[in-house]
Amino acid sequence: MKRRNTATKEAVLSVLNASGKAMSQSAIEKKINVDINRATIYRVLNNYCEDGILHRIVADDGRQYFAICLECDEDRKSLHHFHFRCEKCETISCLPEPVNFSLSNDYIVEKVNCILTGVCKDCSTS
Amino acid sequence: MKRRNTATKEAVLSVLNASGKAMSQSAIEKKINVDINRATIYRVLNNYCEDGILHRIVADDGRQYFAICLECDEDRKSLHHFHFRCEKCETISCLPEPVNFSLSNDYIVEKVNCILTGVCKDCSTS
DNA sequence: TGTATTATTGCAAGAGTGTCGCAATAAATA
DNA sequence: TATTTATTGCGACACTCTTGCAATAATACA
Repeated sequence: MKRRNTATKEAVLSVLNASGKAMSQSAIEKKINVDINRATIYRVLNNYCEDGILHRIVADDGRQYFAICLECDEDRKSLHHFHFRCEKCETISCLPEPVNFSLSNDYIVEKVNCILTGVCKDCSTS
Repeated sequence: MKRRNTATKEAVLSVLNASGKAMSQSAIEKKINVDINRATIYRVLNNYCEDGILHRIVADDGRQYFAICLECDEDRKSLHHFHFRCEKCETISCLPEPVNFSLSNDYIVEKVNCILTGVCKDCSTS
């Protein structure tokens, strides 16, 4: 399925770009200046994930967060990395720290989701 | 609020005991032989968490899993380890694999949540 | 430029998880 | 046995996320 450029998609991506962090659908909807349907935002986000442009993070509040992961675009080889959820500023950011593990071959690993929670450097130093 | 012993509570706890893993409400409901209301199971699980008998884990499917976490009560408390969520048997188990990361001192890490998802060795080998 | 193709969108509805209020039930205690 | 009140089932709700369908619009091509 070929993708088409639309104002909606650009708006979603620019909001995420501006924030530099992972955002939920509702957070994106609030930040966006245009009126976009909820379902559409989810579809756009899911498509971006499929295309490898966004990452999906499920936080310990059970909700999905989406982020442009610059660190990963450089390598392009889907290197798993840690995420940091700051309880003070309520954001999730990508860490350069890679996730390493070795597991018995009996396990089939399909997804990796590593989240550190606490206070981020911006909040702890101020 | 004083707790009372009921068949429902015992059934929930015995299912969790038998599995030795973290289970969701729906998984518990399926495994239980008696017919118990959904809301009741949630209330029982939440009470157990309050009383410090169960742990609550939010997995990367956004759902809550509950477990009697014996390892955590002992000396393994400080040691962070990976969890594995099996999409086939709907359980989460603790892996011996430790979680390693080094982060700038500016970050204050309070919680570590690392979940690998896929098919566990019990399900993949059978 | 005009037309055809089909990706995208909005809307409504649905599925799944988790919670809550209320009345009925039943465990613990006196 | 009678009383107290924790527990339960039921229904309804809130929330997140998805899906089917028809309308719209971005792209390709004549």
